[in-house]
Amino acid sequence: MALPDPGEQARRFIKVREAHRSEVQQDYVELIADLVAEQGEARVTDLAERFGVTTATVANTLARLKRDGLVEDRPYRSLSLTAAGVAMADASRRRHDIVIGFLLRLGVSPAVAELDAEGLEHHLSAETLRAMEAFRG
Amino acid sequence: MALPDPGEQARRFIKVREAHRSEVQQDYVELIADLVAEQGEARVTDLAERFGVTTATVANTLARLKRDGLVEDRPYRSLSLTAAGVAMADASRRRHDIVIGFLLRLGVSPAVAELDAEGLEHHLSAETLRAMEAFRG
DNA sequence: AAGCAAAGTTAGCCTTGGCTAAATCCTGTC
DNA sequence: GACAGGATTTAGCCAAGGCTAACTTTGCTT
Ligand SMILES: [Mn+2]
Ligand SMILES: [Mn+2]
Ligand SMILES: [Mn+2]
Ligand SMILES: [Mn+2]
Repeated sequence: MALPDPGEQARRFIKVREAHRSEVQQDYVELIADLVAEQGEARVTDLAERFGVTTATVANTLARLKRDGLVEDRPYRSLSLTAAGVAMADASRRRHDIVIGFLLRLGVSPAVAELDAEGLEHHLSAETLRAMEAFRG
Repeated sequence: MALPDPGEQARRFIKVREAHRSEVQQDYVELIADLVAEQGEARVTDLAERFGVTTATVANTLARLKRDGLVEDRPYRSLSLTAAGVAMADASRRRHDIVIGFLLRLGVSPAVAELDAEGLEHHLSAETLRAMEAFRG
């Protein structure tokens, strides 16, 4: 149970903090894309309800997504993604589905698979994601 | 590809946010316990080096751990855990080891297993953890 | 025993991502 | 075409978790 090299260990924690910085954006664009696909539009109230936060919080977060070029800036209009936002949404959705499928094949119940995937998905290297895809019950 | 029930979806995101609130504390007590076990003491500089942050950040975080009764409050002295801190460290270490073992059996390389486990471990339900323990290559 | 370097703390700042309350915009109904 | 109510934004607050710079304490070395 020897301790890891300090620099190596630091790189791991730095990676986790980096993942946390991008995960809100990933979940937002993914949900906006899903809502547009399923309902034709994505409204601030939908996001607030589905994230479990207030509409004020959604507005704050959307300001950052607009600042970062992921969401179109059209005040009071239905939300839509930029090309960069669509690309991020597609990648997030694909990764999300890989994780869900893997957990189900591992024998986890659907409800728990959906629950854990929402956090898990942001902390997977490409290598681990490939291993999850390759895994068959 | 139907959208989940709004309340259900909100509960998932709320769970992720809850996990994020406790994960820094879990990683701190785990590392303090590891350092004490391996080196006889845990110093602020060790934590800063291994987390990849400044000693000022460590001092801030430790103030919260002391406030929450996980770390002994003895300014300028080597760090030690309270009973609650030791309990949290043991649980965190055990869970961390389960995740590492699982990723290795899944075929992930040791370096990537260690990397991904550091973030992953905070987003696993008891059921998923059991499935990971039960999984054999 | 003094002094200096390292360790630790404190002060003050920032961003993210929460909140409530208040203002503003939009829309359907009459 | 007014206007009420719903949707959205804005203002102002907070805690967590980062940072740098300055200060204090400790402990080693001579
Ligand atoms: Mn997610
Ligand atoms: Mn997702
Ligand atoms: Mn961790
Ligand atoms: Mn996380």
